[in-house]
Amino acid sequence: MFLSSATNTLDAKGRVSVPADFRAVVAQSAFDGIIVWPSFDGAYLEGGGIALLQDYQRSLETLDYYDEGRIALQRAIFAESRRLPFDGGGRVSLPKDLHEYAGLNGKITFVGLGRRFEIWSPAAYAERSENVRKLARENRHRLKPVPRDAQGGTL
Amino acid sequence: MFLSSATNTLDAKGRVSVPADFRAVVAQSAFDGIIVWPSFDGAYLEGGGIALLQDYQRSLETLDYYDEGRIALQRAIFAESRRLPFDGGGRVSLPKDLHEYAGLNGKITFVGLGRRFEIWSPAAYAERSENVRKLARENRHRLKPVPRDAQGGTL
DNA sequence: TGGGATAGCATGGGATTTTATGGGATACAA
DNA sequence: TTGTATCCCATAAAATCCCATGCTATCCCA
Repeated sequence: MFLSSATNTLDAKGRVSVPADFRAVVAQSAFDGIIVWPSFDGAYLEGGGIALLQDYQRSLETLDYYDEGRIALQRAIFAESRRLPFDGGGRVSLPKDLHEYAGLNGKITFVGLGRRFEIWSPAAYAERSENVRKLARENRHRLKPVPRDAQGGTL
Repeated sequence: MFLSSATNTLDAKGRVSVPADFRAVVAQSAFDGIIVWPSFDGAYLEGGGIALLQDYQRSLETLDYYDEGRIALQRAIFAESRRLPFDGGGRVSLPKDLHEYAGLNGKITFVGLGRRFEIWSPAAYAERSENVRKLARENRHRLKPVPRDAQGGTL
């Protein structure tokens, strides 16, 4: 489970350390690294382990082959995603077009959100999450107990 | 189940013993430690075992992906939480920003609340709990019998 | 029931390991 | 060759491990 946030530095070679906790999440999975793609919801990146993409795949396979949504999501996620392997020090090289998409320079923030994570420029994330606690307080009643055997959605 | 309260000392390295009773609650779960995050309801911390976060995740997955409340709660809980593993003596290191958020120094109070717990500065907790009994008395009718086979709540 | 033995707990501090990060060397591609 | 990507090693700071200690609670047996 991806938890907590951390801000690391993007070096001159375009490398950045993935937080050790995040690395632990994807350890012993089929691919020793992370998968990252540009969010279709804003100027930031989304990512996860290979298992997340496999879950997405399973979810999309419940839709018709030519379902418009299926195709759109496949294009936005599968086609745009990059496989970023860890180097010996637990870093990944973030391709230049992804830097640019998310407006990253110097520092980048990893944000753990459970089954996936996001990558933000620290300033943009600070702005976006300015009122989180207030909003969370207002929405706390939405966090309802769920029966143990109910299946949660994948996406 | 997290029960009772205990006050332990925060040492120079930022470590604090988690009450043995609390450790027993999370023993034999996937992660040997606790998860802690700043409460969105006041200057204290909330925490629980990994199972609690998994319950929260299941609950959030019943909401729409772009639901404002879902996003706020995800950011306020998942992105803000820290995974704190036990050391050999059953202690955790509490990150500095969490100390500061909860105004902790020297002594800290663990408060068991069933499925989760809270972490308070002893003084703040004493103040907060001044009229717990009164509030509880006013809410006594909320404590209703539940059939044995009904699924337990998340909170 | 008393009281000594034992085990578990909270705590301190030194030693060791991990982490994040920089930079050179090496392989690969255009 | 020249640029690009990957691998490897070095390092300082931080986190973690490990052992020791006093205290408390529990156990056990006379």
